[in-house]
Amino acid sequence: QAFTCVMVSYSRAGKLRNSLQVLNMMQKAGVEPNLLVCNTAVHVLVMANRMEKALRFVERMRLVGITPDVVTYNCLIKGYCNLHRVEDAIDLIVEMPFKGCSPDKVSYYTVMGFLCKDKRIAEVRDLMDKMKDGKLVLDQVTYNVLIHTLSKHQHPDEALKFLREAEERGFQFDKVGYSAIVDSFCKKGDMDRAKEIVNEMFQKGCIPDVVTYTSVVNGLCRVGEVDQAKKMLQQMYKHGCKPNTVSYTALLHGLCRNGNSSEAREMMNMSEEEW
RNA sequence: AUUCUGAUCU
Repeated sequence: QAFTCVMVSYSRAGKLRNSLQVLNMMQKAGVEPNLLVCNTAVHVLVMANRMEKALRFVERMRLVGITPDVVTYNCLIKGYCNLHRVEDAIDLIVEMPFKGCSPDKVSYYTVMGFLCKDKRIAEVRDLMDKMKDGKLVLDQVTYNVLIHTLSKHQHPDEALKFLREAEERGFQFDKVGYSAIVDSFCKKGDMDRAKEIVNEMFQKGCIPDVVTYTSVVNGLCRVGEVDQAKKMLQQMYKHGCKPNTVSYTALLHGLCRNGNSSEAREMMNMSEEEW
């Protein structure tokens, strides 16, 4: 649908009013709005944090005979989360079946992701139980959401707990999942734990790559161990992993931050081979 | 672009 494309484009550009004008245009052109267009409108309102308008819009949908579906509700759930109204989001999930629409995995992922930002693990657990009650299976994506959101918000210990739990249940994680946790420990300055995870990766045949190493280089720089960071870059080589621009930038930044900008300058003038 | 998918600087 061309109309929804235009609406989303305006929305992305921050032009809510123009986006909604598309609805008026459609009306004038005699085009009946369908579920897709309505959901897009809800999405656009939610993205602009106009939650009350979004809720009223959904009521109007019902009045004109367009029944909201799970996508409609998931938009509202996201809207509540964006406004830190997680309780309202959970209430909506609970009420959905009574409105004739069962929540799906996305409904749960959305709320669990927001809970993870604030390390509200007990509530995440509650939702996991609710998911199971709703006959939804906890899958790899569930755990990925938890692990990545927790890692990104500096809660590596909790992320690691979920990873262990998932592994016990037979799920497998690749270097991306592990690297997210490594990076999280690095950002917190807990380099010992970060290195432990890297070692574990080797044991599990999950070989760290340039992204993993660069996280460690950056972490070492942040705690002032620039010499160690330099050694880490050389170890990358030994493990057959070539540092890239991002790796070098991390080290250069570390050198500068630790008052060694002259060495950084020298490094930049050297070729990769002589370094 | 209704949900997950890792690094530096910006």
